[in-house]
Amino acid sequence: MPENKADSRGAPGEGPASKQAVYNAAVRLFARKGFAATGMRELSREAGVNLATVNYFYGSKKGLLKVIIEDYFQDILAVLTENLAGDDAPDVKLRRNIAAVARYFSTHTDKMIIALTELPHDDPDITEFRAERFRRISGLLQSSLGDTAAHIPVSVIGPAMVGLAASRFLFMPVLQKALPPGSRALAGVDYPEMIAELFVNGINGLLAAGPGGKNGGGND
Amino acid sequence: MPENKADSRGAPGEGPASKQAVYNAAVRLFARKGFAATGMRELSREAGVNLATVNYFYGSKKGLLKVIIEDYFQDILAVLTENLAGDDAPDVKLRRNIAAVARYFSTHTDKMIIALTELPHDDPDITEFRAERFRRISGLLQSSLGDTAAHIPVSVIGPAMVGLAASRFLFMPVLQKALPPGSRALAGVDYPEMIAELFVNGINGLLAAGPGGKNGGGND
DNA sequence: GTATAAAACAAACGAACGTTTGTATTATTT
DNA sequence: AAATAATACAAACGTTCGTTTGTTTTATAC
Repeated sequence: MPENKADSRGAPGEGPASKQAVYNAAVRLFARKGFAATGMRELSREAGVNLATVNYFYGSKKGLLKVIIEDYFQDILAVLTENLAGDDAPDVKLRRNIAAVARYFSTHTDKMIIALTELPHDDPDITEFRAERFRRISGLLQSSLGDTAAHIPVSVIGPAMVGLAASRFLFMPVLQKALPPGSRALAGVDYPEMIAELFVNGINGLLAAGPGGKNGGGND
Repeated sequence: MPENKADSRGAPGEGPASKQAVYNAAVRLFARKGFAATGMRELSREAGVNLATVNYFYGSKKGLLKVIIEDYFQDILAVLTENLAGDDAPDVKLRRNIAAVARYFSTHTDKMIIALTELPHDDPDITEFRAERFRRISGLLQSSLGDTAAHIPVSVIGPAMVGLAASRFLFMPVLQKALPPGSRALAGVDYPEMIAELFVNGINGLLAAGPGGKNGGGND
């Protein structure tokens, strides 16, 4: 009769194979069907483990979701930390950063979808550390983009960046169904570079138009 | 013993008060808690009607979701149709349009959140007409933005636009919790105008950089 | 080799789920 | 006034939910 293991993290590369299988199956299913619509039995079946194994490793279904979202934020924070460092000009860093975020989304689409589509999930546990992470991210942007962030709030830049980078992957199922197969629109486009260029051009345009305009500046 | 009323639309302003109450409660709850996490009993309680009333008017829980999403797409299509019409230059129309979309999101946030966060919801019924609507929207963009759309696929512009316009409202709960209350970042910013400017500047920058670049043009 | 802990499992728990049935009540029509 | 349709409701349907319990198997430590 083992004690509760709910506190152990379950990120990939840690713990026994079963634990990772549960994690991987959860990421896949939560992204495709949503957290609430995914049952524990389906999840354990997909992972090839016994039903009780899920709660044995993650304490509860909600605990599993929490681990995934925490994992996502840790990834994103690492991406931002890496790409916002250095002495380059703010717009260079911004371009590099948003491209990196978009690339991360393209390789970890499921995790991103979970973190994004479960945003309304206003469970106290999750809401709390999500806000905390957001504050750290904001601070990082604030200090790295001093010039830009002085005129456009990072609370605008941040979500805008994420929304822009994520939308294509969020819409992918719809796109694939709506467009004729083999459409040129879905291939041959370096999306990360494209939206990075778009975003930086857009921000620069805003700054040029009026740093003291009706949408006046303000660090949060 | 009445027949099934599942086919009747339930958009606001139609049918008896109870039906609208169900619709309104559903929009509110589905947006805040998600479709799958919202129970029929909670929904009927919130709407102030009997449990069986929901299925009486909408056939099933899924039917209710379908009506809401259909309603959303109809709204969006109306916004696009209105703002993409006329003989103005493509970038003028684009600016006007994205601002209008963002304004719609700010006044109908719940409907937008449902349509966006239930995107993975790959039920055949819903997936089908969602793809159909997306095709109509693509066609509208294609024919209205000839110049621009010739170099940047509308299948990129569309989702990017929506993602950019929606993100702020999607992140709003997190923002409100993460930022100190009374922060200037959440007020005094004309978000629709801001992102419209950003987006058009970004697109123009992309067009100027290289209409025949490595991200070569292509109508879908 | 025996003791201890970790991992995996089958079975069952009460609760909540979406839906259906049958019956009242209220409106509309003839 | 009688007949028909629309609306509203209580009660129950069978199913699935997330979780817990107790036991068995496998690994680690002494």
